Amino acid sequence: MYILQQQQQQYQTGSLFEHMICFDQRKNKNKNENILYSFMSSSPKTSGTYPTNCCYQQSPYGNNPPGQYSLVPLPPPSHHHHQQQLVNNNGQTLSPTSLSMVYNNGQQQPTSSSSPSYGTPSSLNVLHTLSPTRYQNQQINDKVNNNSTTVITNGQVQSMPVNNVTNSAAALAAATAYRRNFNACAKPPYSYISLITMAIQLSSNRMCTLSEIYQFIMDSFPYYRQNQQRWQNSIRHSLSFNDCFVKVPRSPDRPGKGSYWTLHQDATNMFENGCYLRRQKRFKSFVGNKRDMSCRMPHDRDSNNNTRRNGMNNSLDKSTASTGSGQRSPLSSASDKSCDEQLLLMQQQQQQQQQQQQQRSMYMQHHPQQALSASESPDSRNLQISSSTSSGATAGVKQLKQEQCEFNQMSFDPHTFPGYSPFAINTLIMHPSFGDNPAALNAYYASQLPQTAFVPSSSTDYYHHSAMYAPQPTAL
DNA sequence: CCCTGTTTAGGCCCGA
DNA sequence: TCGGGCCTAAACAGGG
Repeated sequence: MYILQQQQQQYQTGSLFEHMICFDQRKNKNKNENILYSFMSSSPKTSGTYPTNCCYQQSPYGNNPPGQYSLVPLPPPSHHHHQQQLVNNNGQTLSPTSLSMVYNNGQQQPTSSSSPSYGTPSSLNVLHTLSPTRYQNQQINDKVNNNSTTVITNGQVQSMPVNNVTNSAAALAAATAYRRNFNACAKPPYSYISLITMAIQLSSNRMCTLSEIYQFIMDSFPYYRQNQQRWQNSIRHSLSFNDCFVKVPRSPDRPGKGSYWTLHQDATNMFENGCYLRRQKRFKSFVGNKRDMSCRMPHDRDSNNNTRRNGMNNSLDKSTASTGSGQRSPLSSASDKSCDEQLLLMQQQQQQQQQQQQQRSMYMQHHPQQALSASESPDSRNLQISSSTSSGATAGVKQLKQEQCEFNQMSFDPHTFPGYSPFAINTLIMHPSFGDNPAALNAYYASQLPQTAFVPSSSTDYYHHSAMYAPQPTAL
């Protein structure tokens, strides 16, 4: 188990990066090895003191304030796969069983006062010289082999022996580079379907345009600021191909290019307990007990694929083959999805909006004292919102975010809102009653945020938000 | 022309 | 081995 030290840190105005740790025990299960993913999400906040047990990250844009904590995963000792060392800024071991938290040696990274952009952040320049996949694989290999750690120096992949890592400054710099590069470059363990679902579920109206989906993904995952042509093609393919995504035409009062995409009404709970790591099962659209052929090709693509693999050929294959590669099949298309279905979806969305509006009004009626209080920190506001919802209110995440925006006197735009990242949801889950009890947090997530939250999947604990874990005195 | 959307095709990985 | 899920590439069409 990873244990994070509680810190209280003064942050100046600027970008604060939440940190989230994610274990993917799926792909490396056979090796009995955790793969650590570490993500950051931009969450600009006003200045203030934030009591937190999070470990804040170096900004991927290089604009974080000096003196920031960094998170450095060090290779674990060979006798224990899941442990990492906590070291201070001199590379001294502080704990045998925790993530390494090191001060950034007081050195300020190359800074940029400008707001984040998606070009080529200076701190990531070095990464663009090699394949992210290759680098990630190398790091995974390092973890499996337990004998070295990979860093990138001057664009070159280098392995550092474990026994040198504890050797003060050089090791620290290397490990810091490792940490930073790993975070920035690691491919998130989510499928494209997961990413699209996140984007839709966290959007204002539960529907997104294609470009909004792109933007969400790039906002949330630095990895996807590279090779955009590749993954964006895959995103389009996923949208078109999967039944769970439904295209909604633009209304006349919202002209523009491209349709909106939303989730199929029966596909809002594809992921176990809201865990986006894997789907419970591939969603297929049915009407009653029968496959809804108006929504999808009469032949399932993957089964078609498998029949191809198996050397079989059926009439459906022939019918589609006759259209030629890339030709639109005359048998069906996504645009054939019934108008009734689309209308139903739009009606549901309108109802959702109305409900949210009602909830918002009720909230403000019952919490007039929270209308404005300049002395409160944004985080204390989060606490109050969490408290109100955990005590039985059924406010949605979007509503909470919107209220948070209103409280901070920020205009609420789901696509520019700093909490648009799914990880920012965790800022809402700070209620002290959860303490360090992930089960309680799970229960809260399950009851309140079934479709939008990241939920640790039972005992396997796929997700660990640092805020979930209080310091463990016995380990420090 | 670029973006959006559809479809085909092939490959990899994993679990049954 | 097989089926299923997913990723990637690419051809192609249509619209702004």
